Amino acid sequence: MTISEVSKRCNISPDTLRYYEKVGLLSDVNRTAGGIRDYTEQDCAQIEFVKCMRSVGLSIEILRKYFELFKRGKRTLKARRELLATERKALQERFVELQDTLKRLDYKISVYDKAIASKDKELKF
Amino acid sequence: MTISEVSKRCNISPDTLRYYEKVGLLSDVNRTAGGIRDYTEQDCAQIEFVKCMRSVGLSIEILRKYFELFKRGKRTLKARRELLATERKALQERFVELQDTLKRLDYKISVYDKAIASKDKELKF
DNA sequence: GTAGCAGTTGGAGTTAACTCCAAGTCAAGC
DNA sequence: GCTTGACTTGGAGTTAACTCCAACTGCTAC
Repeated sequence: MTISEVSKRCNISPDTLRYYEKVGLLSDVNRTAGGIRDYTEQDCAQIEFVKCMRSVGLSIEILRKYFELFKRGKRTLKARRELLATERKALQERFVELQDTLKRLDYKISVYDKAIASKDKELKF
Repeated sequence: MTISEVSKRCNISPDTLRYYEKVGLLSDVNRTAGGIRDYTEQDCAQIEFVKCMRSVGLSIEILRKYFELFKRGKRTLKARRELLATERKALQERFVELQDTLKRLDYKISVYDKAIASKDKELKF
C-alpha cells in the first residue's frame, strides 16, 4: 500500500504518517526498489492503534516509549503491560471528569432554558 | 482576594490567571487603589468554570466567545445556550470514544496478561 | 525522451496554550 | 528613608503535534 492509500484509508495525512514514522511510532516500513514506502496490513493496524490512542490524548512520547519497548522484544512484555495499565488509569480519570462535566453542562443548559422561558432573566456567567 | 490566593485556591498559576484575563475569559477584575487585582467569589466561580471546561478540552477560543456573548447581555441568552449545547454534543462524542478506547485498552492488557502467563509469547504490537 | 504526477527528504513554519522574564511599582516593617 | 516581597506590565520563549515547502527522484504515458 502506498502512503496516499493508507492516508485515505486511515484518514491521516501523508505528512502525519511520515511524521509518525520519523518520531518512532512506526518502525521499518518496507520500501519499493525506488525507495517508496509500501505499507502492510500490519502497519495499517498499528496506525489505527496509534490513531485511536492519539484521539483520546495519549502523547506521542508515551506511544514512542511503548514502541521502543516493543523493539526490545519479549523481555519488555511486563513493562509494556504496565505502561498500558498506567495510561488506562489516567484515561479512566479523564473519563470520570468528562462525565462530571457533561452533567454540569446539562445542568447549565437547563438553567438557560429556564431563563429563556421566564422572560429572559440574566445569569451569573 | 489577591492573585496568589486565587492561584492557590484554584490551583492555577498567577501567569495563567493573568493570561485568561488578557484573552477575555475573565472580564473587569476589580483592582485596589494601587492597581492590584482583587478577585471576588464570583470571579472564583467563573475561574472554576473555565478550569472545568478547559480540563475536558474546550478551547480558549470557544470560552472567549461564550464570555463575549455574555458581555452583550440578555439578548444573547439563546446564542449562549446553543454554544453550550454544541460543545456538550462534541463532549458526548469524545465520551463515547473514550469509553471505546478504555475497552480496547482493557482487552489489550488482558492479551498481555495471557502472553506473560504463557511463557512470554510475543504480540504483534 | 519528456511531461506530469506521486513520492522522497530535511528543515522551516504554525497553532494553541501557556510560561517565563525584565523592569518597574507599591505597601509594610524596621 | 530604605529594604523586602508581592504585585504590575508587555513581550519573548516554550512545547507538542503537526503542517508546509522547496528541491529532488523516479515511474508511466504519450
